[in-house]
Amino acid sequence: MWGIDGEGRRVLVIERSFVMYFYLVLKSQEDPKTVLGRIHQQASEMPFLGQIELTVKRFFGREVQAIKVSCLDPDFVPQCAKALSGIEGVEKCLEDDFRYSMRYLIDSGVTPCSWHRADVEEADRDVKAQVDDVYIAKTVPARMEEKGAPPPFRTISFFPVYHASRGAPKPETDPVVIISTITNTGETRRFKASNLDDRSLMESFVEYVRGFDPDVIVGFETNRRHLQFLTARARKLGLKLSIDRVNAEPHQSVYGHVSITGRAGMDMLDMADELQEVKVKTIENVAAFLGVKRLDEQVMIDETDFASYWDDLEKRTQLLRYAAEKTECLLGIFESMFPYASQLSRLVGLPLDQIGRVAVGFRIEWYLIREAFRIGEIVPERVERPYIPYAGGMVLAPKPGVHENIAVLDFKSMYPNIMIEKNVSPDTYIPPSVSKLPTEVNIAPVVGHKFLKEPAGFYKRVLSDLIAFRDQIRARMKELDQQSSEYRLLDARQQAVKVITNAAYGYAGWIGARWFEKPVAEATAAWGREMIINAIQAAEELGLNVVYGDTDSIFVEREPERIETLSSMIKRELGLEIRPDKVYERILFTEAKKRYCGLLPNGNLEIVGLEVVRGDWANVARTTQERILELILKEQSPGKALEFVQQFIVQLRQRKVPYRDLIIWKTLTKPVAEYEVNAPHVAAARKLENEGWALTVGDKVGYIITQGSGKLYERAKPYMLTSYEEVDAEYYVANQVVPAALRILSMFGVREADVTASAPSKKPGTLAEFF
DNA sequence: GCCTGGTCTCTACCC
DNA sequence: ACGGGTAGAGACCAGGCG
Repeated sequence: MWGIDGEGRRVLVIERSFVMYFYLVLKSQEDPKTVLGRIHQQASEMPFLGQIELTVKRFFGREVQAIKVSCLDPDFVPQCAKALSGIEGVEKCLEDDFRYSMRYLIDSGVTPCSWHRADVEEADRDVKAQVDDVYIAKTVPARMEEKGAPPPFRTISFFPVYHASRGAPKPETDPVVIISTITNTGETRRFKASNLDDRSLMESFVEYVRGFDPDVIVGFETNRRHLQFLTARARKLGLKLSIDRVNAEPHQSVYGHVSITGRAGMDMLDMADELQEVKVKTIENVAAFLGVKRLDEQVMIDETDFASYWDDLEKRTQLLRYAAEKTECLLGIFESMFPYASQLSRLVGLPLDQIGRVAVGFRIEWYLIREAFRIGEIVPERVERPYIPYAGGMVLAPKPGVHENIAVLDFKSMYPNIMIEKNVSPDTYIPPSVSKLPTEVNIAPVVGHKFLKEPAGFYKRVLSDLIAFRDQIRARMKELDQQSSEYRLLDARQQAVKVITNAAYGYAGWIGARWFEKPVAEATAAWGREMIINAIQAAEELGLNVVYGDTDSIFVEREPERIETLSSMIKRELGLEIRPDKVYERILFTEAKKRYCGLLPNGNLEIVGLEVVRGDWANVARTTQERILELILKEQSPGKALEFVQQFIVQLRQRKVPYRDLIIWKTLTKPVAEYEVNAPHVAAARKLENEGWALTVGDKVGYIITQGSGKLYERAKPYMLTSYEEVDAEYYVANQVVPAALRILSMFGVREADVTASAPSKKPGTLAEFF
């Protein structure tokens, strides 16, 4: 275990006593002692086996007889498990697929990003590691709950620039010409190649990192790209990228993250996955969103131009400055996201350098695995299942038009609370074949699934604990100064708890989940639909007009007294809390579900689902629609909105809008070769591949529609391979700006011809006039 | 061969 | 590689028509 002690010394603590194990669950009708005898017999011929003992555990809530088999060499667990699982009387083999390090963390209770106390002794001198002290643990490290603040880390962020004359840089042929770094102690460095010779750059970069001895190495796209590239490039030069604490190289590890032994490699691109609002994940966009730094468009350089900037000595300075800006942004992004990342790591129990990379489903699963261990439940195996869809939440058709003074009532944590209230869990599920008294079970509406009322199921226990934990954190926060570091830490902690709580329902319906039981998710959703239907009915009986609703919310006229009555009725009769979440002074619905725009009391617009918030529309369409919504909802003037669009279209046709506002971004959701139809972004991706760029799933393709004939996809070109002269302005008028504008303006009787005409015949007036 | 309407593919959103 | 519900654009294709 790599850590920092109370005096700020970097330490390596070695645990030598922990022994790996797995379980053999016995068939219920077998005599456990007989099976144990058979296992002993078989085991005597096998190496590496340690203790073999009979034990009582729980599996899906039922008591089971199990044999715990210890295995002295962790690498032989799969082999031992396979050999013993075929023995007569053994039902199945479980928990044989854990990594040694995770098994240790779970069993010991050692948690990443937390303080622990351990009794230690000095280790032998033969351990080569770049730390102040190496110890052997004499006791299992015990978590210290009371000590919260993290130790002062040394952090470095870096950004590399490669030189490729064509397409994606390749370590075999293309040098790294710049590595820019900055540390949290304020040191900046720019390692430069000598023209195209990067040997001394590589050497001095490695030397510098080792000298600074960071605890955290921050980068962007490091897991998927830069660490592999730099490692391979160093090798090509006959060097070693030994930036870790054991004089080895960064290496590929679990969940596709790259491990730097003894340090935490943090890829801020992985962390940025959490930021749904950032549509195109670049360092600049993430930094701007987090309020870290706003880079001027003028200083930004596309990667396609890196080589030419390097080759031109005058432009090289700009490139160097730009690389330095990137590392500054990165350090700021890290500082902004670290509290959340570390609290998530601590809550889930996965190491800090893995937490950003690991999929949401697995985060929850590791949390559940820790909880299962705590209560003596054996963890189910991963099984492949067919995908069978089921019905989810209910969405109401909105009442189109503009409404004034609308309150949004939300069910508080609807799905988690249903799962608690109805004890919905894989271990409380009663299949149709099993008969129970109606008083013993909760029966889900419509779908009819049954769940035992008692005892409390696994999900109920876990979710109740999480909700109680969050309430407790928030109670402590109330006593603190909002600027204090403790407050910020607790805020990040409650955020992590919330995320895990809210994702439990999705996890329960995921066929890849170890604790999957389709009726669990299906019943939860069915109860959810019942709740909202009842809420709507109750609201209407109270004379509250319901204008919209989605899954766990209803939008009603704001009448505080009746809302108060409604909320206490729902609390009493449904057992769930519904509360006024927010108020819109004015809100606009079209006929579409999941798309609306509301004006908040603070004067801000909240835009939901519309083109403005979608990443796959050109900025010209998004910003135009946003302005229209402002003019309509704030100034209540569809007339001004129409005038604005007309003028904007004139500008667009005269090519007076920035080129970047014409780029359409779309994500590749599969390998380019696997697409069945010729979508524009796929055609643009093919062009990039022809230019030597390697594209993978998840990459964003930015394209421009150019003039010419034929299908649209034949006119889509990557934006960096296109010039403004080629742009088909009419496409952007007809297929971007006009549809986005009319989505709103058609509600006020505006038609396409009104928008595109430069001299309009008639204008709509005010909202009041219109209605 | 051209036009039309319906269906399918694809993406990104909401909660 | 967490769930289902939904909107919307554009490709694709069969069928009608001249």
